[in-house]
Amino acid sequence: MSLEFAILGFLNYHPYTGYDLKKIFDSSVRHFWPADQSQIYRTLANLTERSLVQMEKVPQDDRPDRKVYHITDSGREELRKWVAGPAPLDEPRSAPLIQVFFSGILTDEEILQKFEGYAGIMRMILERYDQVPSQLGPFEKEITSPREHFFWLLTLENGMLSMKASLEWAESIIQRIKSGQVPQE
Amino acid sequence: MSLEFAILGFLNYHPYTGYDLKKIFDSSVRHFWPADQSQIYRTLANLTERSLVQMEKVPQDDRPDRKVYHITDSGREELRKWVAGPAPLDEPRSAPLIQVFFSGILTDEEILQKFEGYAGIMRMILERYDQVPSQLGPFEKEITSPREHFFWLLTLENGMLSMKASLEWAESIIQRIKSGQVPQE
DNA sequence: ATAATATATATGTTTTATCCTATATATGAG
DNA sequence: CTCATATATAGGATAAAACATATATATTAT
Repeated sequence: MSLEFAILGFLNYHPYTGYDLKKIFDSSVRHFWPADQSQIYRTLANLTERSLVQMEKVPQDDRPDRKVYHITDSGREELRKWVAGPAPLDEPRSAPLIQVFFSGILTDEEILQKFEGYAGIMRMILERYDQVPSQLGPFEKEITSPREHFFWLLTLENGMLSMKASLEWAESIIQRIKSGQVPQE
Repeated sequence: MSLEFAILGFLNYHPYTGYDLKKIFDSSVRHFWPADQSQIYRTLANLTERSLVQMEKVPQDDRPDRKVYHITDSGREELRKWVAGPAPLDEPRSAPLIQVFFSGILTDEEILQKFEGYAGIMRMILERYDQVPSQLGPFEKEITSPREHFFWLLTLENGMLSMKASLEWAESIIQRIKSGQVPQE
């Protein structure tokens, strides 16, 4: 599981609660690893069982007690081993590409609209990428040293470049449809 | 579920067995939607229950009876609705990017090796993309009309272009590491 | 006043996907 | 003669992820 290593990675920066982690995930790695709240809490419980993190209860009067999780030495070791280890292989899943694959059953007009839809979504995502580094989320406020920040930017860069490539792809297809280069049957 | 629409899409070309479908998946959409054998059989059972496909038993003497699945009218309708419908949003998950995100804990030398590893894998994948259209798999032998073939090529193109973008990204990072542009702490 | 949002955790259920194994037989390679 | 590969289906076990809901309180906005 990669989620558990992502959690260990963040706890290696600083101790956090599950609630903190959810916000941090959303403002930093969401673009390549979305995480569900319930999944984070369950993974924290699991990491605690395996002594890779330790829970510290911080009582509060007004709200539920905070459970602050600290990474342990063995947790740090596991994290290091995983990050330094071989690249986990990606099994990519893209539902939009399934639509593309079977869109031969649509009319060329429908296909054109479809790709214009894709291109629109991609342009929106690209715009959001441009804004990200300027809007300081919880992630930037709390944890990043220049070195950590640098690697975060690398992941943003990767997302942006891949998205740009896909947008150009969609645009070239729009051109091909308009100039009648799609085989009919 | 996108898998069920992919199956409907193939059965819309031609009736197939679960076994056929597994081979077809592996030789056509694997690069953006890998499918497990057991999952295909279970999904076929589920589609049958919902009357989107119909099973035809073809007895064989020597081997287990073939169960050939045919798409029904309502199955065709569902497929059309889904393919014509709005783009399903992609929630991308990339374990390698988690490694990148946290690789600040490694030495620059280790990071360099890591990215050279990534680049190597990507170059391999790109080479495979180049070979695909020439090696006729079960997919090309059995089902594609020029129109269907065209959309298949589009998905390959997308994979190739995204991979190329990521490779260039990795190579630019290698250069940055070599020229000491990675912040130290 | 009331509703929404933020803080904080937890669990039950379902879906999706992976892994492994079992059943049967035929063919071809070493 | 054995072992791998191909044909064909199926199900148990587990892991991963998504979806929904519950508890409790404080603050802010309408």
